[in-house]
This record gives sequence, structure tokens and C-alpha cells, in this order.
Amino acid sequence: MNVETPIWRQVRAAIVAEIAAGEFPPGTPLPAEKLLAERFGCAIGTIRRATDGLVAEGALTRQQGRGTFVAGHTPERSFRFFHLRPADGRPLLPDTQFLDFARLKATPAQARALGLAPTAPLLRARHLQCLAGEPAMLEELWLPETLFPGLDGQRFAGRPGTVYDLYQREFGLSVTRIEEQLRAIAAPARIASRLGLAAASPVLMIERVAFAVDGKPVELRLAWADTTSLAYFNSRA
Amino acid sequence: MNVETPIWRQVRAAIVAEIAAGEFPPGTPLPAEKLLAERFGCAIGTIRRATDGLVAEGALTRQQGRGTFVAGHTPERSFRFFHLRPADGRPLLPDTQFLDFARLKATPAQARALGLAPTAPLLRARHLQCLAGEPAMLEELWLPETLFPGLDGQRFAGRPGTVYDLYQREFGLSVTRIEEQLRAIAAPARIASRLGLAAASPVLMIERVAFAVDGKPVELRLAWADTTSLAYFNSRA
DNA sequence: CCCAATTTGTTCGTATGTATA
DNA sequence: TTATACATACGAACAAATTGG
Repeated sequence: MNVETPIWRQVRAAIVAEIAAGEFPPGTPLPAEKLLAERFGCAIGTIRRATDGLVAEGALTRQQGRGTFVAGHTPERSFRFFHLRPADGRPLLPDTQFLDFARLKATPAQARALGLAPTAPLLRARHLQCLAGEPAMLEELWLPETLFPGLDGQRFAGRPGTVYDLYQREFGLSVTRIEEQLRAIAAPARIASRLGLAAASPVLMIERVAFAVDGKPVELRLAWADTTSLAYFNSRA
Repeated sequence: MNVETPIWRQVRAAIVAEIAAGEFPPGTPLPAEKLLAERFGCAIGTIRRATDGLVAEGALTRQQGRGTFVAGHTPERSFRFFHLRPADGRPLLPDTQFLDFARLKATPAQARALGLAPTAPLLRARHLQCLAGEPAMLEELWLPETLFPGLDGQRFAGRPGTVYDLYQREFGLSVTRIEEQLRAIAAPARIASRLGLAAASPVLMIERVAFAVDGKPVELRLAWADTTSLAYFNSRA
């Protein structure tokens, strides 16, 4: 009479909920598999089944002999979502130049993308990503103010690590999935000049929505990339 | 004393090899897990572990009560690699207009991308992908002649299903993974006119290498997409 | 229509190997 | 060395879906 959801899914959901609730800050180990099995009243294999997906997504990392850890948004981890590389495919860490920070109202399209009420208050941060010292991509980050209480330009620009690391450490929002739309457009004048391009040069425009472990959208990001000597790398199995 | 590769990896490799050798044509069921366990002298769980990855990649499909099948390249399956959609994200099957077919020599860059000797003979097919009746993307397919013996324009254009279905049915090459590079460029005159665009309009250029189950590169594909009312959709966990 | 055989899906428990502290 | 934790592997049982009689 088991038409219910499998135990491993229930366990997975429970663990995700605990992580999303901030019970295990990034870098801390989950209870050992044996303990989890006891706590949830199931077999160790079921615990593994439940965590396998999280490990594959990068939300957890397992280390033989040490434990299972909630993945922090180290540069390498965030890098999973950074697709811009030189033509040879060699991964290159970008460095970021902060531009400005503002508080605005959502447009209908933005509200829809983030699942918010129309004209909900948003925070907007803009910065420039540089690769090998050259301006590579201009980015606009749009954040629901309710999810990022008290965030301002100082705290944003003064963060130590990556943007997603900030979301996770300070607001308990762990980005694990993104959805992107890519288009080729003629660069608007303001953007072209920031990238050191002639006006109306073709640029790669990226529209991203980032989701937290629990599936909630937490960020809308618009980006304009100069792909004359770089490319957006994607690989699918 | 087990420093060797795990059994499940060996089993996986063996199954992949058999599929690549054409022992199980697409659509046919693999031997039941119990049989495979006996044949390989291991437990059923180990068989499942071995096939889990193939299922995730879409090379196999499991159906409770029926069996485990070698996935054919149905339109839906090939669709996993088709990323162009209207802005609303609604998936839309393209239809294809054949343009031409030729036999040429590889450029150094093409040979490198396909892992071939310089100036190896290549087959080139060109076609136009249309979405909702409108020209959406121009594609150039470059194929190593040695992998596609006897392929010509007639057989290419006259195929019943998708391109990848042709590769699999007639040449035993099952595409399971692709790597892509995306760039925004100004459309060359010939391409712009095919897409019904003004010369030098921004288009999304896609460079793809497709790999078979066994990891061998089998196709180099260049594509130019009109993204004025379409977008390239990508999602990563 | 029901029944039985087959096949995958889920879950359990256990044992051993290997890496870490 | 010892204890802990994950990695691999085995075997068993039952559930659920499918198929064919």
C-alpha cells in the first residue's frame, strides 16, 4: 500500500529544508550517515540515495573518511556557473569591479521572472567582470529586497568572496541551480563603451534566474559579454 | 587489496562497449538485471550502479515491469540537445530544410576539434532549421568520412528521423554528450540572407562537438541562430 | 477479468575496504 | 593504533508496473 513518495525523497526534502533553514552553515559536516539513518529510522543506503542528487548538484560534497559537507560557495563552486572562457577552453577566474548599487521597483517582467508581486522592491547591483585584465562582461544583479534585508552597496562591494558566497553566508540562500537565456544583440551605447567596443557591436546577452536549494528564485541577472576573444562554454550529457 | 577500478565501473565500461559495438540496436532491451548480474558475476545492485549513469545521460531508459532499453534517437531524445526556443520557453520542435552536401578536406582547426589527422576527409551537410515556419538557424555539419562510410546527400536528406537517429541507426554512433561554444557575431552576408536578416545583424554562433557513448567525437557542427524572437536556453544544477 | 511470470523500484541489513583524524 | 566515516559490494525481500495466458 505504498503509493506515497519514496522514503529517500522524503529524507532528501528534509535535509534540503534543514540546509535552507541554515541549520548547517556552509562548510559544516552533516551528521554521519549512520546517525542520519538512525534519526530518520531508515537504512544507510536510503540516506545515500537521498544525498546522491545533492552531491551531484554540488550542494553537498562527500569525502571518504571525513564526512559529508554542506558546500560553501568557494570560487571553484561558483565557477560552475561561470561559462565565459578564452577560445582554448582553459578556465580562468574573473575578477570583479564594482560599479554601483541601487534600490528600485520591479518591472512586470522582472517580477514575473522572480515570482514576485508586480512593482515589488528590488536591489540592483552592477559590476564588471574582467578576464586576464580585460573587460569581459557587464552584469546587472536584481535581488528581491525581502530576501536580502539590510543589503547595501557597502556590504555588497566589501564582501570577501564571490557573490553567491555572500548570499549564502549572510542570507542563508544557497544557489544550486540556474536557468539562462542567451541572445546575440547589438550593444547599447552605454554597454559598448563599458566593454571598450564600438557602438552596436554584437554582444552576447545572458538573462539568468538563480534558484536556491529549496527551488526559490533568488536572483535575476542580466549580462552583456564581449565574445570577440571569449566564448560561452556549455556541455551537456 | 582492492586498488583496482570498482566493479561497477568495469561493468559500465563493458555495457558501453557492447552498445557502441551495436550489439543492442536502439530500442532493444538490455538483458534483465538478474541476467546481467549472473553474466558479470556480481550483485544486482552493482548492475544498477553501473547503469545509473547511462540512464541519467539518456543513453538508457528504464521502465518498471518492462526492462532497460537502449535509447533510440527519437525527436524527444535529440531535443535534449536543441536549445533554441521562443522567449516564453515553450519547447517547439524544429523542422529542417536540407540545403546541400559535399566532401571536403578538414582545416587544421576542424581536425583538432574532431581529433583527426590534419586534412582528413570530411563530409559537410548544410540545412536550415525552422521554428513555427520561420527560418531560425543555419547549420553546417562536419563529419569524419571514416566514421560515416557511404553517406551521401541522398541518404542524408532522405532519412526518416533526426540527424542523430541516422548516425545511430546506420552507423552505430549514439551521441550522448555535446560541448558547445557560443559567441555573438555580425552575420556574414550569405548567412544573414538565409535567415532573412540585414547584413551584419547580430547572430548567435554556436560551435558544437558531439561525442558518442564511448567518448569519441563524431560531429563538428557550426550554427548561426537568429535570436531576435528566439533564445538559447540553458539550465544547470 | 483475473492470474502468474517477469522486470524494475524501493528498502533493508551486513560485510569489507579505504581514507582521515 | 584506534576510531570514525565514506566507498563498494553482496544478498534478500517486497512493491509496483507490464505482459501474456
